[in-house]
Amino acid sequence: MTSETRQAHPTLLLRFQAVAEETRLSIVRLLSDGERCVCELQGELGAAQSRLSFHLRKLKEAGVISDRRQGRWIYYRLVPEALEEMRAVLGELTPRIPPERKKERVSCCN
Amino acid sequence: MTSETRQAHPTLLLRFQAVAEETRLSIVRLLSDGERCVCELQGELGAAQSRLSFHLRKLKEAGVISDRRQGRWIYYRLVPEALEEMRAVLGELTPRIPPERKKERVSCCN
DNA sequence: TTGACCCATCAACTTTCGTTGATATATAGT
DNA sequence: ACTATATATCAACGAAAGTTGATGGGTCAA
Repeated sequence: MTSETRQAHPTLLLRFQAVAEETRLSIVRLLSDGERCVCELQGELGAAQSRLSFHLRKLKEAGVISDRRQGRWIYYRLVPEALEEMRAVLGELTPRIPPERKKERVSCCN
Repeated sequence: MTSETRQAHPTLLLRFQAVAEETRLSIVRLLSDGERCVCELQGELGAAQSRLSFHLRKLKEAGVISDRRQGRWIYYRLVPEALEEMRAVLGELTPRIPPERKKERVSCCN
């Protein structure tokens, strides 16, 4: 059996959680047009370094961004596959036409 | 100017927040193959009625689901447009090719 | 109209999450 | 070796989010 209860692999939830926060969504937006180091983000977002570090970690743990070191800077960039995966899931979730329901019912469940 | 700082309209964040929770993601999954009343979800998720009501509210406030009453039951269903919107945004966010960066730098920001 | 059923709301509590300031680590230049 | 810069980590706090149990409001059938 390939799928039974359709349980989400746990990282998917992590990804949505990662993006579902204002600062982090802003970070993702900025990174969408190219990588940034932390201090650049600091300037562009007007956020404390410690705060950014916290959010970057969340995004990284969720696999939404990755980092590379270059000298004393660490550049963060988006991971396209992660975003694509989220899109794909949202696509599968989109209801397949039949949202209406039959009428006759006396009792519901228990 | 059509876009300057590219500020997300506030409901987008709400939508991501709505989906970024385990119970609610499960609800969305279930609703993806047809509407459900609360007591059905109760059975399928093994969650307390009060709890479901809470999460359904969040999803509804975010525009991810809608409800209709039929007798004593209230049926919840997905709102395809909302999911599509999230997909669209994720699509726009996907990096447009140039993730690499020049090297020469002495100081970063301040 | 009474009672059973389905659901929303509320208050109290617990847990999780984000922020802040301080400290630690790593790299580069002098 | 020392210093400055860039970033991560930690502890303490406050705020927000989720849970639970109780109550109340509709709806239907008898």
